[in-house]
Amino acid sequence: MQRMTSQKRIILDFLRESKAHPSATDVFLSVQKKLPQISQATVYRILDGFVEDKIIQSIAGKSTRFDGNVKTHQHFICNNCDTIIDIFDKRIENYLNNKKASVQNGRVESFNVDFRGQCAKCKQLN
Amino acid sequence: MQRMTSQKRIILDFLRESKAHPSATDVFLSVQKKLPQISQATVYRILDGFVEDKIIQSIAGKSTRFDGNVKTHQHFICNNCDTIIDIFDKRIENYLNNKKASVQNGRVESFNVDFRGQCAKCKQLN
DNA sequence: ATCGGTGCAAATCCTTTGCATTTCC
DNA sequence: GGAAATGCAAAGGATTTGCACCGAT
Repeated sequence: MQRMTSQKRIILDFLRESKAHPSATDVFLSVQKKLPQISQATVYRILDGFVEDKIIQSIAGKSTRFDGNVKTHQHFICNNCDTIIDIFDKRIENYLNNKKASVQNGRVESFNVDFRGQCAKCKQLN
Repeated sequence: MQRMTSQKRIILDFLRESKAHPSATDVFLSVQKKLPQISQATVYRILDGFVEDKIIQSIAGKSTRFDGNVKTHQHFICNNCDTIIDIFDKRIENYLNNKKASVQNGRVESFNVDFRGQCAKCKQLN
């Protein structure tokens, strides 16, 4: 990721504004409105580059989701509708930061916490 | 998952004995030795069923991995070689169990913690 | 005997890659 | 101008699905 392009700028803006934790296809569909000729391949390449450069983060799951907020936080993922909601819990962060020290002689670089269940909306419907 | 079959029995035995956190293909290749005619589709269906019944758990990542141990524990995932190592930290478990109570009015059913970095082997090679 | 489970092959979804063309610095 | 990034189309890999047959209860 050495050169700035309109594609990158628009994708990054979109991710920073979104709280929906979009998938690659969500990003593609949204960016397509501003850049009709953009291709999925470009979106994937840009997203991968941003993740590698730690400008955004990816959330593993059935399909990968992306988050423009790289400050440490946690996620709640709805098992029913796949909505992802941010959780900010400093104590979890502080606690796990202290755990990073040693895992079987390896080097721990990051940690990830997510909760799963039913979101408020889906809970109501059941 | 109502009927017990040799396929299910063999897959479950394999997962309970393995500490490698195998992928669906790993399971397929291993089970194929005992049941040469088994198909990938069957493996996927059985694994999905086991996860749904909470007999095993799945670990999200580039490709899904499976774990025959459903007792709460954490994972360390090597960014370099994809090895997954179990971590048993009661304090993390206890701490997060208390967090489950309320997330934005939803219902939290489970949580997941994983650490990432370089495992001992890969750390040496760099 | 029933109907859930399996095998097979095709389909689908997500993601990556090769290559010619465009665009940033 | 030259390397890096993009678009397109094709390939790849993982997972799912339709359907006929098989086998556990």
